[in-house]
Amino acid sequence: MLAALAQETRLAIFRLLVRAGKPGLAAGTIGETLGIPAATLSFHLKELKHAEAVRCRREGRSLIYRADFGTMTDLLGFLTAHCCRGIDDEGPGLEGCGPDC
Amino acid sequence: MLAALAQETRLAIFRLLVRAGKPGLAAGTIGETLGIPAATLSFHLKELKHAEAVRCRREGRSLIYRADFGTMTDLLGFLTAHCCRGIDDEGPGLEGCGPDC
DNA sequence: TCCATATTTCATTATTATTGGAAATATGGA
DNA sequence: TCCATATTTCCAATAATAATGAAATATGGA
Repeated sequence: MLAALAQETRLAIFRLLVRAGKPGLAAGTIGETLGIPAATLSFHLKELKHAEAVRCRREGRSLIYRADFGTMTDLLGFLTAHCCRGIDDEGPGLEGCGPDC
Repeated sequence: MLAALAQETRLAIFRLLVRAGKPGLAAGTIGETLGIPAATLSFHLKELKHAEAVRCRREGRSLIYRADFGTMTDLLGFLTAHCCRGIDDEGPGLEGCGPDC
């Protein structure tokens, strides 16, 4: 899911779907709103589906996408548990470090 | 930062540094522990530094890297604020969806 | 059935990311 | 100064990702 969201276009799609909430949005609407060609949009939606960041359902001729908050919750849990132990953020300064440090 | 962590090797480096905590680890130790060639490791550490996911300080001949929890905290805040509105996770089922939905 | 709409899949190209050996740089000590 | 260690930078090769027109597929309605 990190990889899915680490891409501008996909993050924009996902955020749009978050704002759209529970009812979601048709693929076509997403494409119009964000100005993404159909084929490109389909590619990114597939990536997001594969990452389980979004779900979709069919409604007539449209496919309605919506954000999957369960997966986002899992991601937040993972980041909190494995990447964010509450260690004191302060520590030795950057003395002696080169310009890149 | 999403892009920085959305890469297996970099995520492994970051998690190792999280486990190492405040004192951090020398680049060489990271490379030995994870079995990453020096040049490859340096490339990934540079990416992590650029994303402000890690900081480093020099100690003698070694460069000691440690996780930057402030940036991780910011990321969690962003994800929570913009990607995780607490919308009811339930909703219309997947009826009528193809195998990919 | 035939057509229009909605979306996906395919194929191709362009762009960006990753890898790691070899050479260069920085540090500390004899 | 000279050497060993630690790490980075350079570079070339390879791999992965992204973009999109055109063709294919699915749906609903006349």
